[in-house]
Amino acid sequence: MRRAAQRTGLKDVAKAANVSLMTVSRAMRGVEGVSSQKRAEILRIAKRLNYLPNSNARSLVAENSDLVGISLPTLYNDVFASMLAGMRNTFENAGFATVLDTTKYDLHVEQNWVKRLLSWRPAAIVLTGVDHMHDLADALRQSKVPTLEIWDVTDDPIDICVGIDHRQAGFVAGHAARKLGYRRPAFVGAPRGQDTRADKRLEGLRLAFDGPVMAMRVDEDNSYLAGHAGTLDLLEQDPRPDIVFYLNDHLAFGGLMACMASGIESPRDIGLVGFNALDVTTVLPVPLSTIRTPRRLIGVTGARNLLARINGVSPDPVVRLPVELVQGATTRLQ
Amino acid sequence: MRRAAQRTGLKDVAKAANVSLMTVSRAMRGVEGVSSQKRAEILRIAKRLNYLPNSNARSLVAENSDLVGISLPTLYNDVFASMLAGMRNTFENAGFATVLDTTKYDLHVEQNWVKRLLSWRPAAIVLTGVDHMHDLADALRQSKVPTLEIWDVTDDPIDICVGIDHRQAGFVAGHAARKLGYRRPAFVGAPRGQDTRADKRLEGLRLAFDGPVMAMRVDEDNSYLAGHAGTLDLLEQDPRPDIVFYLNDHLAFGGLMACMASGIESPRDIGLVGFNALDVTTVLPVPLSTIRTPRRLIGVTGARNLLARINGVSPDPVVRLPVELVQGATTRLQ
DNA sequence: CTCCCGATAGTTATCGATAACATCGCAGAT
DNA sequence: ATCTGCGATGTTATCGATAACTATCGGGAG
Repeated sequence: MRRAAQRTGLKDVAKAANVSLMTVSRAMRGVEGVSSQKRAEILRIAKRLNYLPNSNARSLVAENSDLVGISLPTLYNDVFASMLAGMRNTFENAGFATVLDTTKYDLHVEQNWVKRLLSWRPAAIVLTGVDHMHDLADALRQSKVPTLEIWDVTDDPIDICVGIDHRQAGFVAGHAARKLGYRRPAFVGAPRGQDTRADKRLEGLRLAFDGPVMAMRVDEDNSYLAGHAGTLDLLEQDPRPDIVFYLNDHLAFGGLMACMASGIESPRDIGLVGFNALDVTTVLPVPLSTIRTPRRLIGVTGARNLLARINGVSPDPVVRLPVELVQGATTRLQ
Repeated sequence: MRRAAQRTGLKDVAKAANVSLMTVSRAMRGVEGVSSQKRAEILRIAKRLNYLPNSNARSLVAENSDLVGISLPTLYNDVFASMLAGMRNTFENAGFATVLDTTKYDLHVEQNWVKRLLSWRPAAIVLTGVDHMHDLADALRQSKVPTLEIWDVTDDPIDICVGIDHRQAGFVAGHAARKLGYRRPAFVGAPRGQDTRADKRLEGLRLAFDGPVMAMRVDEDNSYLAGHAGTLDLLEQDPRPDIVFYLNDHLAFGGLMACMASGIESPRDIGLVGFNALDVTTVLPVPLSTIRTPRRLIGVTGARNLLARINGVSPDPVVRLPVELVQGATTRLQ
């Protein structure tokens, strides 16, 4: 024999209420078929006995759950926190619980997590970006679990996607800068391949300037320091770049501080452009230029579309949201 | 009849491998009792059939899972991201999966989440802080699920706790400032009750100064703006405070910007003290004073102790980690 | 007065995996 | 040669809940 049951289950409540197990099940779920008087009594007894449903059993027979898995590269970045908040809010309101993973930009980690998550038969899965391990897309398609890719877009999503076109975002920023007269662009970001979205933006920049963009790849956990150090290196180049684009606003802020410390004034001597329009840019002495990304909207839209997908409706498989260039102080005298 | 089975289960693999279901189960788990040759073949077949284990079934019979639930107030704060990273890392290495929740400092949200999580029979639960809904502690104790409280400490934890003494942290900062000659302290933080840790730190400050500390309560999503606005208000007070303590470094940074914009120099005219020693403080033109909190260590220590607890060992139920005052530029002439 | 029907409640089979127990075959001990 | 022991497998019961089907009761229609 197995050890005796410890926790109170439907059976115990049924015994205490002197009804059948099935009646309790119906009462707990608020399903038709129980007189309201009996239901009230059962609920009372269940509460008294501290009954806790067992979701494992429920999901086993139902072959699904109310879990939505969300994979993000990192939480050390308000961008992902915003998207997450938007999504979670939408999912929770629809009665779904979210399970989070962070991959640290490692696609192997992502793949392992997806495999593990699938064993829980989730209602849906959200991945960040559109670049994944080789066979992940197939595995997901085959599992039939609705899948959403966010933040980046592609014409060939695993299932559905909602995000921005990073290449275009880079182009937009570069184009505007070029029109303002900037000619020697530089970029400070993460090592190649670590953040494919950043690589795409850089590509867009190169396209806009129709030529090379000096790229400093900084590998450093502290984003502020990374931007600081990368910028100091750039300032020593000859000729010195006249505008620097950053992976994100944290790096740009570090860059701004580096410039200030070096006696180089922005925007007089150099243009600085961040990415994401984070909160920090609202209080700076020199307003940074940056690109406003609709991160919360991405989260909410993505979640909504995914919910529709879960319910059998087919939303637009590719949603491309617009970005907006926020001109800070890069306006140049020419 | 129910609908026919769709997904491949142990049964299907067993049939394909021409062995019993139980042998497949053993092979998949790497349990003794299968010849290594047969195991290899079974694994090969399972892979070919795209077999996905069903964790619901496993957890149902095992009456437990490898899930650890973690509840944090918010992710818009590197502090929690750091603790989370430390914990997750430790748990993942031990073979546990983590499920995350954010409560937005709302204890009702926390309680609902815990209830829901318990229905999944998690291996353990982590809560932030030691203040919870009235009956949550009882429910958790009764559920027998190992529970860890982090970030704050109490002499009477639900189960075990690892954190810092926020009252003492406030006291330490206040005491040091007082010794440096500061006499008119002020505090800029969240509305009372929204963050009980902050309230405790303020209490410690009052104790250190042995008198009132002017408190600005700012309610604003953007922490930088909040610190900015709160500081501007303070600067108009008469007499003007000579030192301002902030809820965290984000607010302090906003405050620093407000001072700079108002032509008030720190540390000449005013002392500014943040909290947490976040990355942003490493690149500022005027180094901020702040209090270094061992957030990653809290996460790792907490996770380790919780793992011990899961394995039946009884770790120290209350671990109080030390904080460190980082002197920036508050050193005053006097 | 009988029959039929809807509301309420109970019975049985089932989900997918694992623990416990039963079997089988072969090698080394007696 | 028979027994014993152990590795390798198979068989059965079980976890807790739900779907589908069955049973029971009371009232209105014919």
